[in-house]
Amino acid sequence: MTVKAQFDHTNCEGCPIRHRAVCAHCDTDELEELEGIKYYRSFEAGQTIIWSGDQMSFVGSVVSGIASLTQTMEDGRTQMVGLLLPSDFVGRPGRETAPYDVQATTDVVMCCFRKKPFEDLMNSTPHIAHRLLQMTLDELDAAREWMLVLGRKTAREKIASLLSIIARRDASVSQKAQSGPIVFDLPLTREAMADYLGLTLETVSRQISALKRDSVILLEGKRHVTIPDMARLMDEAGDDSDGGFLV
Amino acid sequence: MTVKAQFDHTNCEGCPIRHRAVCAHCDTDELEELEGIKYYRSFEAGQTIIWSGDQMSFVGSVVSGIASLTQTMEDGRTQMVGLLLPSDFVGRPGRETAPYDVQATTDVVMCCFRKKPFEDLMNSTPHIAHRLLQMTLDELDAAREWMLVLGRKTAREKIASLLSIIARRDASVSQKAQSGPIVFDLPLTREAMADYLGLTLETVSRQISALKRDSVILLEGKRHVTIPDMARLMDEAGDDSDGGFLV
DNA sequence: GTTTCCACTTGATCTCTGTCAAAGTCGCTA
DNA sequence: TAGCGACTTTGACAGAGATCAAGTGGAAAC
Repeated sequence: MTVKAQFDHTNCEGCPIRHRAVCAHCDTDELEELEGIKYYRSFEAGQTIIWSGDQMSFVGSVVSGIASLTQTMEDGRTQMVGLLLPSDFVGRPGRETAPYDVQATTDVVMCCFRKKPFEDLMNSTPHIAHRLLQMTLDELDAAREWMLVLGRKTAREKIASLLSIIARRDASVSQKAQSGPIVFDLPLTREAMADYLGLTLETVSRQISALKRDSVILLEGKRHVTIPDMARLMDEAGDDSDGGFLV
Repeated sequence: MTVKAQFDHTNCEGCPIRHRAVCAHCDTDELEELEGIKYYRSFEAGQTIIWSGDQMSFVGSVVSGIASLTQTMEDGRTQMVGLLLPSDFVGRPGRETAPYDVQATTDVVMCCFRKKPFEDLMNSTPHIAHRLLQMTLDELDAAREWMLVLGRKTAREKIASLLSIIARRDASVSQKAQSGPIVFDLPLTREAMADYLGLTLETVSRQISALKRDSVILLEGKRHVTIPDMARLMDEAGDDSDGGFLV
């Protein structure tokens, strides 16, 4: 099996289940079918992976790095509408054109599938369709959770919400216990955070400074964050439940 | 066929394709299987159809009226995260509990399916799963479109965006031509509009008055709206594309 | 007919966040 | 080591929208 040789299983350490379901080298059942329709692509930070309105020629998963979905108005106001972390899926089976820009926020490696063969595979393999439905429902929940953040939360609550999402996501990927301080590096610039939160970068900076002053977070440099008390942060975020929303 | 007799096709005039795909009396292929798992329920305006966190015992479509998906914070701030118009689907196959409240905004009639049998049907009928995936992708697009509204638009643009969505939705349901003035009744109170837009009801009222003063809309009474020039309204909404987003 | 109630409007004021501007930090290159 | 440039912080001020508070209008109830 050339595919197996080319994309060895070791490429995919820690590959989570969301990825596994649609990724050739993690789902050995599908290796035969996927031969030749799968390939890797790399993108540099800042590069646009897909332009809004473009024909989409592939679907795929983020293997490493962070990509974002953004919408831009004529006058330049932009809103990030989704954050794609490793294992997240990109693409709309059944759709011709992309509804928003996909941008590489950091350097990104994607595991791509040519769209048409992937769709054929999906049509003939019910469990892929089901998996995709579950993933889409997860994304829909995350989008709606985020609507509450955008529509009703204060700047401070917005920042706390974003930090707790990143922290939780980070913690779950690295399988750490949830107790004790959480440490991570912010993968986003202040501007990217602002675009995600519907704020300006100045407000983001001010609120991060305020959270630091109030010891809700500790900062080393500009990006290295320690959260001494996750419950405190969640409280600042105004989350009623401890509920796991997923981005 | 008792189902056919009970829920005659005439119940479903104008039943759009999104409903048809999952509704017994519109999709004759499935009549046999759906016998006994389908039923109608009525809700009064203001009633909560499903509480966030509840076990979901059914899925279904809105037949008439308007329902909304809302999230509420501990202190009472609420954000509407989805508007369900006739033909829209409610429910998450594969999920146990509801992620947000579903409320009847007006009197609502729903066409419900018991959840477990519906899931079985979905698992054995690929085209239902595919249809559901398409519908979920549509909702996801709409949610993300709305994130731009919530995060980056001014109060005036928000109102214009909401009016143009309702107008377009109304126009497409009633199959009217898109040219010429569009007339409809607002199905939402000012407060519901505020909850959808992330504003206060006072701001909603002020902006509606302003749009009226500027002749972007005409108002008869408090709810009856005429839009003399749809392009003008879309311009006020700040929409770059004339793109059809779907709620 | 008039009372009551509810949805809505309008006004005055306040405050949070945006805007504009300047200065600080850090890493990289020459 | 200095200097450049990208990113970030901080300050002063302004403005959009929130808050608080009356007041209006129309339909249902008495």
